[in-house]
Amino acid sequence: MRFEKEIRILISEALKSLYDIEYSSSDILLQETKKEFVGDLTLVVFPFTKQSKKSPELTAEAIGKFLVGKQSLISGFNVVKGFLNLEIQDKLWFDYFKKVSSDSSELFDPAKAYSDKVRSGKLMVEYSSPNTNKPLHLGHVRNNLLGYSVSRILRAAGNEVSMVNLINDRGVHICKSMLAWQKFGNGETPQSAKMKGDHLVGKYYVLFDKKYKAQIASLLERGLSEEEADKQAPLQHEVQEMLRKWEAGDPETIELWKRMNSWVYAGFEETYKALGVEFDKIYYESETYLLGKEIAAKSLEQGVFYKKEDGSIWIDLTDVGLDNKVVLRADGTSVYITQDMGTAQLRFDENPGLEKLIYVVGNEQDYHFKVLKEIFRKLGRPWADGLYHLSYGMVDLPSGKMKSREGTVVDADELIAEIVEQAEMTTKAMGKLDDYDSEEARKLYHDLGMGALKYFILKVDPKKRMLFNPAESIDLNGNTGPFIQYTHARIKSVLSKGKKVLGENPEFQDRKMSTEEKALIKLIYNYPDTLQAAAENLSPALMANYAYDVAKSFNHFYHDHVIVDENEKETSAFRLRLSELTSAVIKQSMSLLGIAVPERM
RNA sequence: GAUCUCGUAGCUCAAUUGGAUAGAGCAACUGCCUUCUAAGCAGUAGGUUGUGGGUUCGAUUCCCGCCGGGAUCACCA
Repeated sequence: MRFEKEIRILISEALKSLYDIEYSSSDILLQETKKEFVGDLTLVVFPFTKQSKKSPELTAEAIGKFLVGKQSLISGFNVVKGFLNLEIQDKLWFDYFKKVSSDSSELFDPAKAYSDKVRSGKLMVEYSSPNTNKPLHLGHVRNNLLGYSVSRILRAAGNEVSMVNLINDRGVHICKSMLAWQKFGNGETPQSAKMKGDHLVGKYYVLFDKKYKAQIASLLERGLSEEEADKQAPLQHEVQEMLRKWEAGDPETIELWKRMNSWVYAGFEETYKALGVEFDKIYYESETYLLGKEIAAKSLEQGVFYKKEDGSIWIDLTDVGLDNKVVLRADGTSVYITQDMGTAQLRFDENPGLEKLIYVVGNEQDYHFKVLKEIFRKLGRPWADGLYHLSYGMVDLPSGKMKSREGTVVDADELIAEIVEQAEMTTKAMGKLDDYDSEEARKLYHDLGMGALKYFILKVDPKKRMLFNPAESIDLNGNTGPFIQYTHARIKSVLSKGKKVLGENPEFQDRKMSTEEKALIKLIYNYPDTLQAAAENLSPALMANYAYDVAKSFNHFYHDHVIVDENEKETSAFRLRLSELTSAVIKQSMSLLGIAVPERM
């Protein structure tokens, strides 16, 4: 049941009959009436005044009269300047409420919630995509939370979505940590070092850089130029040699590689678990980096690519405002984009009917993905336009940019531990729990800490660069995850009191709604539209802000109304049902953000 | 140098994709717990939307210039 659709049809009838204007109902723009004015939906009439040849006020007046006279849908209207504010019959709001409260699938099942049939598209979301040479940091956290949430939102909106990860597990940077461990590690393992595997490997990556710099420094002292020093440093040679061995499949090197990578995966696994993200399939770059060469070779014949004298293969993208781009080196080896060409082809081959491949990758790679898409356009792949780069902004710190060299990177594991600890301290200070060390309490601390972190990150429009202030992220008041979680727990508490006083599912009749009650019903009614907007824009932020609005609106209602009153059973029954539905909407919205809401806190 | 992108209250973010008097939270100040969870609610204060033009009934939103931040432009990934 969507009121807007019917009203649009009525308005287009009004335009036709009053002014003989042909206006398709789907083009009519209806917006929610601002709360300073009376009404539910507002039509902006300026666009019609040219043809109506009347003032905006008179035009609005005439359309309003037409609508009220026409049907029982609109009960009244008022005109402010060129804005026609329409009031929908209270009974219809109430009927809607009764319908969704008796069966919440009317709200959450996309097939039922939308009047138009939703199509079930087959989509793939690639996110996370870490390197195996260092642990995850704050930038990865935004990536993971976004990728997971976007996937959940797309699923909830009726799409078939597979979440995939592409792990960058090979290359010279991986060899650096391997070499450092081999030379200086003395057989250290995560067990012996009592360290998460990804952190241990990261330690050797940093160590490599340190030793390497030391070599350069001493070479410079001996009077070499920077360029020469760079070339002559022994570690540089050794690491190149290791990469050659790896590519040649040298058993010892491969074994070391496998061993250290397995440490990293165990570490990542833990972090992923804490973040609550998951994947349907994991791709490894070591298995995909050779893909794409074939595409380059074949398309040479097609004439899309061209070969330079030195044997390297290029594509000319200057006609679409991009540059010439290498897709295969002169020695026949792949560059970064060759591999992405291969994996994209592979994924569309493996998944017939795949409509969209969404890459959750930071906006520093905008150019790369423009090129990738353009290459496939030129190759004439029908799915080329289905490649979509969900380009999110960088995360800044109050101290500025995160720079690994300056050690200002915020480590994901440390961040999680700190924020959960903070939640524990605050919860204990509140003194509302019975047992602070139970498993349930531990889970609560985790859910609250992660709720704060996730909400803080996801409430910001993905496209925008954001500032991560650690002090504010653990804030629990105001526009925060814990505020919404608190509201949910509060509702649950009221519901259990209601059950004691009124029993299960008490009956209620049609009644006059207060403005706060109606405001809540209208917000609930907005859930499907919000979800759809979040899915279309790939924006969890819309869902986050919606959840906040609902929680805020409920608290307002809660403050002004007694929900459970033994002497007012009818009223209580209605308000309990409204509260219950509100909690369901909050829970569902938050779960799309990957945030759990507690029953008590 | 070229291309892209961002600039909204002291701070962090919104603004239904061109609509009404630009909204929230934090920080500051003031009230409200004998009641269903005060991690709450209500109020005060805070704005020339970087800047100058243009487009139109109407611009934070679209176009152009300028100022300021950021990113990219590798036979790195």
